[in-house]
Amino acid sequence: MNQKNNIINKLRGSGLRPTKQRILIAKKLFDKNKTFHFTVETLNKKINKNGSEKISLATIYNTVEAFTNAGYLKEILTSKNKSYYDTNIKSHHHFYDEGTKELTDINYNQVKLSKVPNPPKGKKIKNLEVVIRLQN
Amino acid sequence: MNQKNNIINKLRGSGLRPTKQRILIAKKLFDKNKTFHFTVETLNKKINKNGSEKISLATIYNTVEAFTNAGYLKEILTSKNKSYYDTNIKSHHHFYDEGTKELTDINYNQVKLSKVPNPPKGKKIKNLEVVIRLQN
DNA sequence: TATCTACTTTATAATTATTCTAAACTATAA
DNA sequence: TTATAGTTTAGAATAATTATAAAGTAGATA
Repeated sequence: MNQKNNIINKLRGSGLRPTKQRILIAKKLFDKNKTFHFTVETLNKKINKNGSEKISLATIYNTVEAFTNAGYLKEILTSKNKSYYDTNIKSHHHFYDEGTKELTDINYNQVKLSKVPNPPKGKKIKNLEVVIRLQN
Repeated sequence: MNQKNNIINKLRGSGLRPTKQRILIAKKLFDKNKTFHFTVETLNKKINKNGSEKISLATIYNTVEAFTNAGYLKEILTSKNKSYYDTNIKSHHHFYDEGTKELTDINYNQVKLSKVPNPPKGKKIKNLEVVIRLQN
């Protein structure tokens, strides 16, 4: 019950009404000890597999967008024509395996930059992501 | 004429028949002194604007894919659901402006990494790309 | 040079991912 | 308790890409 209240507070804190659907989706996304990557397609399967509860695909799209805007999720940079999301919102880096097309996390402190360019004037650096492309 | 022969040789060297369409597309992409980013949509407009020559959209898709596989183009990592390509195939880095959603190149030697993780066993590092996200 | 064949182009249909629409539903403020 | 603004939903619409299959062509070979 405590985790449910945590979710409700989290949602309220971002001006999102804690609806049944948002709470259920938040549970699937944030009640793990591990962060993970997903697409709307895989999230939809995870939620709607056991015939009991049904959340419409449009709601899943809406919710993922709302959670991303609220900063609960991060969109991943890829070269695919489909959106990938990461429940790990901390700055971190990725390996991208060109063979298997898999993306795995690299801990932030495993990469260090010793030189970084100045941002264009009027802009600030928000964060810095390194993608290491792998081949066999 | 020489640049046309260069293109023809380049194509032949990758086992691609130098068809009229491929040569024309290659000219639009590689006969500049500057590299640039594009999508199939923008490339299609550039090619088919002046009513004279027409290349079908399917051919543009096929050709961009063939050129990418041949290593003449590089797909850009983004968080959009559309493919972006770069005529700059050298390892380099990008600024990504979250406001304007624009992607601009950073010269390779403007970024230096002092620590990089070991690749998973059986894999080699092919290259390393840094994306610097900007905000106002 | 003529002919054959595998590769290529093309228009169009099909598919996939996402967004839009508008009606029904619901959290919450008054 | 009620009003209302926010939310969900099924289904339609759109956008990007891929598939299909017929017509065209580059290049090898006779």
